[in-house]
Amino acid sequence: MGRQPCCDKLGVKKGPWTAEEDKKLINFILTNGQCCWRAVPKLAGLRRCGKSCRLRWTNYLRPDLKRGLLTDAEEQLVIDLHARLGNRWSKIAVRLPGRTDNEIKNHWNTHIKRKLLKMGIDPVTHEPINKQATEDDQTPSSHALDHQTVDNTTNHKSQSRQENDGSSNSEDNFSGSLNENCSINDDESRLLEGICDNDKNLLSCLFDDETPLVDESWKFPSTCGDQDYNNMIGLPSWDDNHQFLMDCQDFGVHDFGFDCVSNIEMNTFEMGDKL
DNA sequence: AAGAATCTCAACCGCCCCAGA
DNA sequence: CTCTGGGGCGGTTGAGATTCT
Repeated sequence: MGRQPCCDKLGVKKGPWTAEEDKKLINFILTNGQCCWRAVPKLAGLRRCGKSCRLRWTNYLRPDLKRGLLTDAEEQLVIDLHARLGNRWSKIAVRLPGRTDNEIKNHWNTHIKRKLLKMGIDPVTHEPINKQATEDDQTPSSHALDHQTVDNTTNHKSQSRQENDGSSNSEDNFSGSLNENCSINDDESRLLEGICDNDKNLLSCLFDDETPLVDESWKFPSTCGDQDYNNMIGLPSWDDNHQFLMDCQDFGVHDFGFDCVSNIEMNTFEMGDKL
């Protein structure tokens, strides 16, 4: 039952990407932009699944990615967003320029979760663990009731999975939960204070699905000054990104002879003007 | 120094959504 | 309206790195 695999499994390589494969993928994307991912492996000469290519690109090779651990500010934002959105990592990632959903998810699972537990906060409900236990005894379904009343407009699958991930707190109880979160305890409160202060802006920003995604900034065939836009939102300009690729700080330019980039750069970085 | 335990994070898997035929 | 395929998402895994004993 179910659908066919996303690609022909035969002859499809799995596992860590090699520098050579990275190079091929980068070359292809820089030259052609993002097109049908399913076709990318063939066109790029990769023995990989299209999905794998997309993942590799979005999570690792994208030039606008920030590297390194999340800053304290970013971490706080993640906590706050998670309190509102639950495990909707992609939505959360949209609000953190240069960070991927995968990265945030990993950071959550490895760092933040533990931190919150240490602070006595349930990482799922963002409630103090003691308080939660008491409430559960008294009114087991009080949370569910709170959230049933509000937003039924979003049909995101994570909502249907709420019983699984326990993220009953989503945008539903936005304004309400915020203050509650702010009063979780002194530390948490202080940390979230800044965010709380900007609640209204954040609210409108967070759940306005029409809000342009930050990711838009790195789409290659940019028709406008992406440099200006990136500057505006605090991302490196495309020139910087280009430099990033040239530097290849993370995927060993020298390993795979990135001279080729100089060939494609003229094509690629003029694409913005043409397209 | 070496083996065990733990941590980190890139990558995969399977499911769902949605656009287009 | 139904079906199909592509893209995207969240959960999970496992190899390598790091820390501990």
